[in-house]
Amino acid sequence: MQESKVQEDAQHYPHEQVEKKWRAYWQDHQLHKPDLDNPGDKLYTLVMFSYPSGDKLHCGHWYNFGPTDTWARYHRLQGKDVFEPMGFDAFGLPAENYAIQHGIHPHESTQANINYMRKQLREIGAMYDWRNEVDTSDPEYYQWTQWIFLQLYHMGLAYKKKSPVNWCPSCETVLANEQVIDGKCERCDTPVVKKNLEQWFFKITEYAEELLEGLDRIDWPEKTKAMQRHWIGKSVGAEILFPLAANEEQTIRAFTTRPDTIFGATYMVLAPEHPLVEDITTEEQQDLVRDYVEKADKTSDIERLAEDREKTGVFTGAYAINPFTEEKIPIWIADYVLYTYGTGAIMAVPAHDERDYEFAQTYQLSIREVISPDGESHGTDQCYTDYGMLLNSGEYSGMASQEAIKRIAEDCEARDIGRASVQYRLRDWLISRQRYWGAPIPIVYCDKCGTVPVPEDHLPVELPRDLDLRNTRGTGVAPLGHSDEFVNTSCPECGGTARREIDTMDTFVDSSWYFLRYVDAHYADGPWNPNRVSTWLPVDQYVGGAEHATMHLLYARFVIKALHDKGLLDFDEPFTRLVHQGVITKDGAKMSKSRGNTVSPDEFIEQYGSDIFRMYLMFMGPYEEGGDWSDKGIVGIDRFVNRIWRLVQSFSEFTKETCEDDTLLHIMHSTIKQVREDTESFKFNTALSRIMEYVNTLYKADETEIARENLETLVLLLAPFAPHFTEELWEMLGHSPSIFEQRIPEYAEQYLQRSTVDMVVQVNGKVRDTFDIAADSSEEEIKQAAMSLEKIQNYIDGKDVVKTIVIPGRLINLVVK
RNA sequence: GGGCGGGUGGCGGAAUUGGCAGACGCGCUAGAUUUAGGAUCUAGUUCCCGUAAGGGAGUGGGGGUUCAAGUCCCCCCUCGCCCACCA
Repeated sequence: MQESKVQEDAQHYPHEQVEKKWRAYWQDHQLHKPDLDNPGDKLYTLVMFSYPSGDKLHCGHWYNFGPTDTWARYHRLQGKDVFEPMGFDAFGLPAENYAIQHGIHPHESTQANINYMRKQLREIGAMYDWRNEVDTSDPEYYQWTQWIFLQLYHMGLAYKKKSPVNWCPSCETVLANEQVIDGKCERCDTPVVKKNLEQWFFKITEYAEELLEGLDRIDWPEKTKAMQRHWIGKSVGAEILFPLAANEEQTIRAFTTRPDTIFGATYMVLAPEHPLVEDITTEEQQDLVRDYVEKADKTSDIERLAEDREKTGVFTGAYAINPFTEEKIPIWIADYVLYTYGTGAIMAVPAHDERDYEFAQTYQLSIREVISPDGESHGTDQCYTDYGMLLNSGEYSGMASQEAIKRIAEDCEARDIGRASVQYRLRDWLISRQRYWGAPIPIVYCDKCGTVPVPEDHLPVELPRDLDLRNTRGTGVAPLGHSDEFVNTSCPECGGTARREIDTMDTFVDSSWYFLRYVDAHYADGPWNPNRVSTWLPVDQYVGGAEHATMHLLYARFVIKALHDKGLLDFDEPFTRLVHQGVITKDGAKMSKSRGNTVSPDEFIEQYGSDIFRMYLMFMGPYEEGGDWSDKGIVGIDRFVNRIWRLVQSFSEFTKETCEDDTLLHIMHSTIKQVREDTESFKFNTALSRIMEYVNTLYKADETEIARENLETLVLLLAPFAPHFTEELWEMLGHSPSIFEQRIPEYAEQYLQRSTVDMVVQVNGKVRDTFDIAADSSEEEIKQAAMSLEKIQNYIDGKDVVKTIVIPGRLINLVVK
């Protein structure tokens, strides 16, 4: 048994020993460490850094990191100075929750996890530059996260305000809009409730327009750009003032994208939270209105979001004046109007808005048609929401919608009853978190001086270490509030007693600038090394999950734009090119512990090695779509690798240095071309299949024709995919390491052309035969050759060839009658 | 409800953008090798009829444009993701 195992191993590629050998070599020779101060042709390749959870690296990590390293290595083989850093997004709730459960300090558990993950990350065999590892929970790092907060504060982009915010009762913290999914906490799925709290925000809304505009300048997936555009949600329209009938001095501001429908505004609706509600409600309606407001307040987002929910509302008893028709129109309140969007009040045009139509029907409000396709009346049995021609609209009747929109907005402005206006769906970024494991917000409250920013030279505001987090839960006070040592401080301005802000920052603040830190992760004189940042940034290629489309990827763009406006950066888009890796599923479902369908990479790496594991991930399917994991599929890659292993072993001596066989040359050069194109564009699956075809060709070729050149080309093309394996093969071929000091082969146009081509003959569009012909044959020669084929004769005999289509080098189609 | 993607053999997936559908891999079948198994090599493998030669059908369904459609156009079914009362 043991003996046969040894024999077997002699045939089989010894992955374990080879991978160990080359990882040690790379490390000893400092191989993948670019000169960061004076790079040649630089390439900054970045993957989204990972959260150091207690788990091992999972398939998702591998799928993000392995193929990206392949892409980076491919560019290394083109002579680029590739910078590929790695670090840890180490702050966050899971570490804190784990700490509470197990009584371990989050710092301890996080460091333990980082140590473990770092070891695993080395097994990938990627070109990570560990000199510049980043740990966002290290004061060395987070002092600069706090510094960035201060920059935004001084720019007026960080402010505190009291407003209804999303509160997760289970996590005991507020959440940003982006972190609420279907009314539930993104992390724990607990329904989110509204709380009126004073919180810190970043004024991302001030950058709405720039964030939209910048999308046109970056090479990102269209889908992601569309998501960001939609999230920002720009609407162009007008704000129109509606005077109250009871007191014409007082007005209600309504935003509309359809000022052309103003003559059809037969009632108004305020959001229940609207401050005017209390003022205008008449005595008779007061009880009804109060009940409704109270009920709306209690209604959770989930209920409000419920599908086909009937529209409800109540009449306030008050009336407004439509400034164009001069009619008195009733003012209602209803929760289908959102206080957080636009002005929190709408002019309702039931004839031309589905929601208003539904509401008007329920409450018997009048519906007036003011737009139709042709300007003729078609009645109000249906709601017509398209643009068209105005009717029943006074002097504007007969005008086209687009024209009327402009004119009415202008006229509003002239009459001082409104103006053209743009609204965005985007809300300011709520960055306060009532949790411990994050960067403290560097603010101090002084009775005399008020809100005072911590001076830059007092940073970092360090987290207190001696806090037992278990005693802070459920107290209604954020954890840092339980540390007197932390809270009590002196005012940086007057020196008097003061209290520190006890909230910490959203971890998305940490990750909104880490890629600046990477180029000199231990730089002491500032958040980043300015020379290196201007050399290396922006990131040339960013790779990460699509789930960050409207979170991390939006926040990072905002922070960079703000820092750019402050004159601190000479670029304003952080990621020039972006690719999302797909999701690896198991049995069609997303892998998760709760489903019990996770695949542990470790098991497969032990059996096959990391090269084979990463290659299988790449071979499974298109990188941006992911694929379904199959335990069996990986053996195909294992066989492929061993076929190459035996091939190279059997050619210790070559009869030829360079290839002389025409067919082999042609195949080799077209393989080079296709593999290069596919690897460059993240089509790893087809790149690998091209290499497999090439290997199959070599197996079938006359072995005296196989030259050293053929095998070296194979090994070089494969190198980005299987770095350890190909280093070994390169050495077996008599070269000194490292293969990554080599250049990827170039293809020569002359070998892509062939002297004869295979042509298909179709008769009436159906394939009937094929034949070989000289590549430079004329159409007439091709036609003659095709028609003289015996099989073709049978089809055209006695018939007229009415048309002939020749696609040179591909096919000829004979149309017969 | 809106926006964006998809639907191709037993399976994962390929198809110079309109030009031989099913590359490559898994699985399966047969043969070689082997004491046997495994491994390896060779051949085959969309489906239907046929021993074969050959013929027919075929990319979710239906219609269309074209010499030629997986690819373009129209209608429908279906799955996935994102946003969901955004005025």
